[in-house]
Amino acid sequence: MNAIPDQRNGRDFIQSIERGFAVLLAFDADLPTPTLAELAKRTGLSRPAVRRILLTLQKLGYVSSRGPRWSLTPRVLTIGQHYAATHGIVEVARPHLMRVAERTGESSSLAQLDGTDVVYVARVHVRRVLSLNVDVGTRLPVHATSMGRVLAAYAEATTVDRILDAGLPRFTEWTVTDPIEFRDRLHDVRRAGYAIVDSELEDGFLSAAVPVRDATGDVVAALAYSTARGRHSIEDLERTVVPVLLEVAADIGRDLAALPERSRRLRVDARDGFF
Amino acid sequence: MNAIPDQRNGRDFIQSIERGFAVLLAFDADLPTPTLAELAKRTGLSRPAVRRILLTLQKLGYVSSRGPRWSLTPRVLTIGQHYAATHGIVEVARPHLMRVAERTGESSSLAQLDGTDVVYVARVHVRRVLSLNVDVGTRLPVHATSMGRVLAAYAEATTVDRILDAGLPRFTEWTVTDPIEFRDRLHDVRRAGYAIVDSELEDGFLSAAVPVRDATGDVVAALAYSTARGRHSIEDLERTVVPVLLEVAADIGRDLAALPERSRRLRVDARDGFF
DNA sequence: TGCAAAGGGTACGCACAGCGTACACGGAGG
DNA sequence: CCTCCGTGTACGCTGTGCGTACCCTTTGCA
Repeated sequence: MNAIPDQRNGRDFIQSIERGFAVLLAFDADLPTPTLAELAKRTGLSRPAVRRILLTLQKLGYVSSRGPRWSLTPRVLTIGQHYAATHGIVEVARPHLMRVAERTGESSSLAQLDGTDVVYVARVHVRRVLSLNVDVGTRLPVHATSMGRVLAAYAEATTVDRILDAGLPRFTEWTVTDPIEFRDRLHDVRRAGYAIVDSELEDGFLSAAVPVRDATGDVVAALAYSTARGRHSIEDLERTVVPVLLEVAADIGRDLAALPERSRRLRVDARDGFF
Repeated sequence: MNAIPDQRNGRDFIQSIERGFAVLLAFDADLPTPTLAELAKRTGLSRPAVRRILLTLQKLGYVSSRGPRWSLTPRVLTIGQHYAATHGIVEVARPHLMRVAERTGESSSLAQLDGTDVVYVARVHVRRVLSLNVDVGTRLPVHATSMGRVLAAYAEATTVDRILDAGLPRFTEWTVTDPIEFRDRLHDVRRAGYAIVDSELEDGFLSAAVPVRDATGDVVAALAYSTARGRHSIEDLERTVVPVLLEVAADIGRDLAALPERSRRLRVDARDGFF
């Protein structure tokens, strides 16, 4: 039995890597094109340290400087590509998401759990949903979204505990913020096999989600459909949308099972022997 | 036989950051869920070094382990969000891209130059374009794409030189691989104000692109429309699509100029980072 | 049954990578 | 004139991060 890799030895943690990401992620809507000094203040690092890190990131192609101001390059977008490339479900799901969008005329998305957040891993957007600017990589709270409810409903108990520990902030007057009620909702999801959440994240934002299962039956993602309350009612969703989602989720699961099992066998490197 | 001579001898370069990214990016289609030893071999680092890096990345939330195999977490997708958050054009362009998609029924995209590649920074996909799996973050070669031609046409001379130095690989029998001819094409683009590229990257892949200019007139991105040759002819594009693109590109430029430093307050504040 | 191969962890001591302090410079604004 | 903002860099020291070496477990095959 593998022990949990814990033991904050400090010896198995590379400070420079943490600092590198700290600087990279310090570029923010609040600080789109910061100066070196601003980054130092923001990250709490010394100016020479930030400078070394910036020059490193620049050499690696992730940031560039124009005058005294620094900015991210499009290369940071490339990092995410490695996720899609290593998680077959993203590519498998895309055509199915388009099918949902075509059949329903609204946006559909695929999301997974990361820590205590929901992260969109694939999305087909038909039109902008209210003020929410949702795209691949967007993090949303678990408790106020249909995808989050689905993912939490089938997650391990410790995961749900962690989510509750993180707190259930209120976004609208309908947000479920009570842990007991939240667990009740998860129970509802498990019984019904889908989740519908209405205006708990933003007023008028209405969405439905169902689990996507892999070959072993494990829930590996949530498939969702989102719209505005003015365009559809909850009853609409239950009657017409949820069946489509369930069908498509099953299709995705089937395609997922049919994946070539990562067939590409690794070539043995002749690096040690003669050739 | 130590293969890689360390060319980064500058005192202002942090080796650990480079190594961190090396390990993170070693996860790809050929190695979706590698073992520690596989990563060590792939990156050329020692096993203890890779282990330290993996444990660090795990603590930061970018990788996770199941048994002896490691994989990326959805959190790597979050990194790209910082690009959109710091580059107003991405958010500004999205509704316009949707307009193009709605008016034309095909996919439209926004891309920028990164080194010698074109990187998609925003995209609205209506349907899958041939075998190309294009999404935000995808890198494509400059010389064989309409967006690349547009961006190169208005780029600095040194940038074009760098692109030519990198070589013009052939993808189809129609790919422009001759530097002289490539420069001619750039000249054509500057004269016409748009680029149309037919089947130079993949047979049957047809696209048109126009420049997007900011308030000062600088070309900051390329706006493109892509389709299959079976569905549209080049004449179709010139007659009906290019005018739409030019109009929309102007709209984007106008919105961009009207972007008052920072006015967008429409982000759900999803907390990330644990400490 | 045993051995090799492939997976993994950990101890340990040394080198130098990376650290921050301190100082210098240039420009803008008072 | 000074101050505040921005930058770069010299430099000595700390201790981070390095790799070697060794050990364990599991698996597969002879």
